Amino acid sequence: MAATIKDIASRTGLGLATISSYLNGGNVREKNREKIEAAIRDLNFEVNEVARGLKTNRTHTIGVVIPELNNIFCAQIITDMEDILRKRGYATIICDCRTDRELEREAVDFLYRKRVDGIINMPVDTTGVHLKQFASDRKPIVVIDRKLSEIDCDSILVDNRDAAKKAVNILIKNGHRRIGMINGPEDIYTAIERCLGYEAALHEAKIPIDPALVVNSDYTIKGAVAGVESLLDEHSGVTALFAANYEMTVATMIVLNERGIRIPQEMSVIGFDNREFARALHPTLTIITQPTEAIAEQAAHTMLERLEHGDQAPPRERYLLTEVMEGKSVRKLRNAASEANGRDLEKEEGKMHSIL
Amino acid sequence: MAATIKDIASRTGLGLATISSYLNGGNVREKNREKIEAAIRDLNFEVNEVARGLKTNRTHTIGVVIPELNNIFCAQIITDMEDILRKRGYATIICDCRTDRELEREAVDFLYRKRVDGIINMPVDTTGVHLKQFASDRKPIVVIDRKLSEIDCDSILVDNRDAAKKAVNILIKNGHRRIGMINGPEDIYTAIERCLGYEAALHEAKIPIDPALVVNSDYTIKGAVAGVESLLDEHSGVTALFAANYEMTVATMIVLNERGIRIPQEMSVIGFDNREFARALHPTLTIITQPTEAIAEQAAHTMLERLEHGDQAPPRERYLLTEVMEGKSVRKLRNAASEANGRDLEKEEGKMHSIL
DNA sequence: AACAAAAACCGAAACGTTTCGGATTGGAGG
DNA sequence: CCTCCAATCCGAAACGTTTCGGTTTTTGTT
Repeated sequence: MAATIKDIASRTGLGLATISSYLNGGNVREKNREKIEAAIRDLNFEVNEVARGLKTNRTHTIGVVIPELNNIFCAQIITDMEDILRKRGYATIICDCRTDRELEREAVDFLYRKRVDGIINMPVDTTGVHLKQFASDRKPIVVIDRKLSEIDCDSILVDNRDAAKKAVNILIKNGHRRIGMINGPEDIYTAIERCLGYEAALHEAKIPIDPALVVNSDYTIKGAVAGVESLLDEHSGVTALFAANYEMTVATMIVLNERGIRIPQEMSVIGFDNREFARALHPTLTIITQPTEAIAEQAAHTMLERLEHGDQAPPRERYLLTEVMEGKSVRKLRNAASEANGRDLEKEEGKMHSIL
Repeated sequence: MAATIKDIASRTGLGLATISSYLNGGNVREKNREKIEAAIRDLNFEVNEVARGLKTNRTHTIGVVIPELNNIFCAQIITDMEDILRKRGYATIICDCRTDRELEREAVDFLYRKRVDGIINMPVDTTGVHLKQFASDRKPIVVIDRKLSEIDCDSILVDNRDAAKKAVNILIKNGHRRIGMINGPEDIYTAIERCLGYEAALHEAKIPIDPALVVNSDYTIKGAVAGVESLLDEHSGVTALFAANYEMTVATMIVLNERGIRIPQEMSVIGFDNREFARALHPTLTIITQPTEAIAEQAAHTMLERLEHGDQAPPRERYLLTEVMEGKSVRKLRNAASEANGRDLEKEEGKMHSIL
């Protein structure tokens, strides 16, 4: 049905190899180039990438395995990555593994069978066993957001320790001492780092660390709702909360909202990611934002580099920085020593509400 | 390197065709079946889908073209669709066309060259020209969310007219008469339908329609911010706003927030999609939600049906229904005739704030 | 004009499957 | 034990490319 290279060859009177060479950027006599181009136009020929893939062992396809497409951080990264890859002729196959190790393994196997040229993974598993087979084919792997202990590959990371430290420092500077943290699972790289940042900030401010103030949830709204609730129930002295990803930030707001706890009068809050969400809240939320565009760009380009220039350099780790976007969700406490419940000062700060 | 069917053949002493037949579910003598399975295990053979694809003209790959992956409605649908498709052995190639007709056309061409077996498209273009070539290969196309005028294919739609009507009816029932609508682009199917629903509700309530109260924005946060601002600037009598997708709902909240307009005392609001966002706001938002899971499920299954059972039935249109999720963002006006600015009644409703 | 070197061209084989039509086998019925 | 039919098996050809090694043509030099 569709025209093949043979049709082009016979129509132009040239050989198969010549056409192939032309298609792959080889040199062809001017006169022949014209003939070929005419034939291609006439028959509207398009090279069959599948056949080409069979010969070359390249599918021009990249597999992307992520925990949740439904997670705005992931979605944003993928959007930009896909854009870059497609412009360079690579298709992006998405696999959402629902934050499940087993599904993640299956997804990678699936991509292996599909013979993708490379895999970009924001891993759920912390070791990387699921990537072993793929790696043994010497096909490139780029890991984003989290580190893998047993796989040696490029990784694009965020300085999460610094991110958490910045957030907690803001709270400390405003006089908060009992700061709750809604964190991700204890065994996930980003959560560990963020916790370290939290602790470092407190430590530097000489504030004793109370491990009970850090709840480990699961980076989802549902899970974090339970986490926030238990934290509030068990530690009434908390004057500020720091939620360490977007979904948990939403969860924090939901719980405070449902309990009628006023921000910032009764509770100060710092969230994570999603500028628009922060702006849409009343009062606007102070958040830490991650450089999703840069992550996407770095991930896509290191993948392309490995793929197209057969880059053999040893794997690199790149760290990117977060930013603070200030809102009005942090209340300045009178003095650093005050651990009083915000309700005490309610009246004088109450006007903020109507002014806004 | 990797084992091929030939290796299996020679190792078992069977013929190529027999192995192939076994792999494709054909009958094989018990004794041979065991031999083959042993060989496959030993060599850990995996069929080369690329080679198979060359012969069969099927890639077991579905292309998905959407306006914005970064749009929660899209992301949610894709998550579920990808899940279903992958379970059936189909890979999903995502193409985000950034709500740009030209990029959409390029994306479809790209997928055509990649020889995907089918395309699922939430189209930007309203005619469907971009799909003509693909359609002429008699490969299945499923359109979601929007209708195409010149392509005859399955479509999974939402009853948008009903959705808007339900929203506006709630406002009317609460005594609102001057209701602003933040709508999508005038030439997009969903926006047209939602506008019709808006008008129908007003019409049935015998409320005169003021076309100036409907602003056509572009379904993005940024665009809608401008839209909401102009609406507020030019029509101070508006007592309620209805935002017709999630991004524009966020935009509405941002503007009201920045202007210090209180909800629902000074402005009632009904939004769209994203239950969690609605719950996280204070007060909680009343929204219309679309059945993203059902859309995904229907889209994936009709695609699979066409693909695997060579379904020749004429294209079907399916309509799904939306739901209302009630929040506290709609204020009950004293009487239906009152078009007074909410500020008048501020004091008596003010307490809601502190009670909550 | 002759020659060498460089550039362009070429067909056949190969990539790993499926499929076609025919050959072989096993087992039931006589 | 023979016959026959269905079930199973088989090799070769084909899918549309790329690549290898060798041949032809062009170009530049003298």
